[in-house]
Amino acid sequence: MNLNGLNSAQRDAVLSIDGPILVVAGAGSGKTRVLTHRIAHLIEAYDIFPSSIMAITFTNKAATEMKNRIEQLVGPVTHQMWVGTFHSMCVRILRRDGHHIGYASDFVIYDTTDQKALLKNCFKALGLDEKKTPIQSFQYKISGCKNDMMSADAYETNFHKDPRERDFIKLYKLYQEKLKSNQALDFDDLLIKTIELFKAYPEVLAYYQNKFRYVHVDEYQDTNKAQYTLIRQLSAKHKNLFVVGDGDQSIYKWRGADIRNIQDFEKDYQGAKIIKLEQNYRSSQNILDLANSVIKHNPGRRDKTLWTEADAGEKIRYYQAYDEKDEARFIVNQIRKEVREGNFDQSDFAILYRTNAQSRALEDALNIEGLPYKVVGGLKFYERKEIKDVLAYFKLMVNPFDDVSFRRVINEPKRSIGDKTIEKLQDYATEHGLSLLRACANIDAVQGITGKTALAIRDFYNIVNGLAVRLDAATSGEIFDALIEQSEIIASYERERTDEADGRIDNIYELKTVIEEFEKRQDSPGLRDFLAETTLRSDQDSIEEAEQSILLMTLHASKGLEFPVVFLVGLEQNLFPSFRAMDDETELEEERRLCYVGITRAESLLFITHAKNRNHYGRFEPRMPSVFLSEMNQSLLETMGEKSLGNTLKESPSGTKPLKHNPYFNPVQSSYAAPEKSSSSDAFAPGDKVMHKVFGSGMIIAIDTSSKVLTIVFDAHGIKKLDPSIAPIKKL
DNA sequence: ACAGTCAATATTTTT
DNA sequence: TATTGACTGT
Ligand SMILES: Nc1ncnc2c1ncn2[C@@H]1O[C@H](COP(=O)(O)OP(=O)(O)OP(=O)(O)O)[C@@H](O)[C@H]1O
Repeated sequence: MNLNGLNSAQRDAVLSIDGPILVVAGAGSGKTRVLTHRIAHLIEAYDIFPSSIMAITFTNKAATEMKNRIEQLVGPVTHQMWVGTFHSMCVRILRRDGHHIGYASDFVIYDTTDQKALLKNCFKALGLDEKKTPIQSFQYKISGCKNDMMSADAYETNFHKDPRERDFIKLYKLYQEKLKSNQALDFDDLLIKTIELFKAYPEVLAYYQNKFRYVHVDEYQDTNKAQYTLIRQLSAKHKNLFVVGDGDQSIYKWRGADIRNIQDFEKDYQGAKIIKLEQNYRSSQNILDLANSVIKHNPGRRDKTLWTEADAGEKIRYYQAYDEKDEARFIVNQIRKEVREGNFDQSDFAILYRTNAQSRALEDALNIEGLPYKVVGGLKFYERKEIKDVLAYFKLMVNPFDDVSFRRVINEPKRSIGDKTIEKLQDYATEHGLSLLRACANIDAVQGITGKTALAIRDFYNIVNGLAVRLDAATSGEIFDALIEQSEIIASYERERTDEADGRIDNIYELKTVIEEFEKRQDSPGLRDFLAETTLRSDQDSIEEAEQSILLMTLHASKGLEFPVVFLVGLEQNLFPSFRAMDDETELEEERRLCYVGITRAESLLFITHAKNRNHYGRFEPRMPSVFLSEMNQSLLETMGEKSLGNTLKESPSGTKPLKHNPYFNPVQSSYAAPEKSSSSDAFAPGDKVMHKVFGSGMIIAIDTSSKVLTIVFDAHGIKKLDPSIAPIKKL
């Protein structure tokens, strides 16, 4: 294999074969490329069977891409290889071996919506009050427990003395019981149950340990405790573990990711080889410098070198918009300008934001100009109501124990079956140890359900059961058609005669196409696998390679991707960083890493924008510029829009200073909420509006505690750092 | 049982 | 803003 496409550090990594190996390096240094080459090299130079290689990626899209790249290097070898996300690997393992721990191979996966529905049933069964304790808080808590590998029993052992935990313990336990009896697993359970399986059945673990001589993990910095454990289990025998990552890009702490996994790799794995990559192949020097000027404000990180052969490149273009509409309009204009001048293609642009809600204004502006765009993420196709309904029918056919799906569709479309009827059915089912669907078979024996209602239930049962029987013989398309016809799902939407209903009908037909394509694509077609795949789809998976559109996505969704031109938008306090992170240092650090990730997605051109006002819940609110702006090296920024004076500013203060010395972060001192409060005193505070003799009006966004230098965003002259004892500034 | 209306109420990020 | 829950009348 040709290793010429690699620099010497990369080659060193690729040529490292045995033992634990960690590649740590900054963004765009070719970590993923190294991983890919290493696998190709194992096969070509060492004749390792593809079937003994496992590679874990962060998204399914990354998995597909990796397979393609490997095949480009060494031919069609990936068929027997296990390349996928943690979740899809676990599904595969549990389908095969889950029966040991009581899961048949037809188990279903619950997404967050299903999870919530199940929790709601548990709430009712336990008589808990949704108003006192929102379901969602328990949902997060259960997920948090699982990420930290705290089972319901373990939680009880630890906290049973605390009366405040009693409800939660009961709920957690019941929830797990119901998952089991429904033959369902939630996202976190896929990992947890696999670990449990391996613990309880060493011979099963041994099978996988022997099979996978070489284990690889991309984006290792965002693994959680469960994932860490799984990897440890799998690699324990051969100890050939190859992981790559970048601590500065860890952005999923809120989902249980533990940055220590990558930090402690050397300690955890005896004799680990650590390889650092320092050359960046993605971005211009200016972009790298800007990224570095931000991330260096995170304390306690090891400084990484990152250099590029590329030129300094264009300056970072900074624009302060009046509101989110103006921000969107600016972006659209810039895109049109760059395309018109022939600098870039429409597909070269990505707009990255902190929250999904921000896509709205951007979409409006793009629509006005008729520019093609694609929103990645947000409400997913498979999360739409009508799609989930159809899928719930399928789940129920595949797995008759799935009470959550049953409840979802028993009255969808309307069959005059309400809460009361379901309650009676549930009572009967519980009493006889049956699932709801099975209980329907004995509907005559159920107390209190008669006449029309009993008939409707029988009809429903016959539809689902009749189709379930045909599952093996018929194609998915045939099942689909039969379901649509018998259940009258589409017919009932047609009767509504609204645009919304028409849209839903289109989506359902679209789903049919997707299912049929899936069936063609797979060697072992099956609705079961289709259902799992749709549930485990990641946002990025919907990005097509040949996409001719401007891409819009959250910063999280942009992880691992790269674009010639990036717009990083909405750099405002309480938005980015998010308001929930404002009073917590570690959360703020994670936001800063997110900012670092966003900046480093850009190859040659980077725009940074924020708005002075923004509609939020329909309220027009004044916004304050993000603290991250004040952390950026101002000399790299070029202010767009109004005429700009030469930039004669000092370097940004170094990041070695702890954050708490920045008064902005002390909510007590922050006058953002009440800017007038401090107006009587002479002291400047963040949020104060000021007037400068030359630069005009602006707002203070940060104050350096030791030097008293102010960072001010001027309305017409960009961001400046000025010493108030020298500069002609007065408060307004 | 259900459709319609009104009010409250929430928004980070996602496999 | 847009969704969701509670309530009301049929
Ligand atoms: N030796 C090399 N020669 C030419 N191009 C390279 C080389 N190494 C990496 N690249 C290119 O640099 C870009 C970034 O590589 P890659 O995505 O593997 O980096 P990464 O470290 O995984 O980035 P991130 O941490 O941001 O996910 C890719 O376009 C890749 O093709």
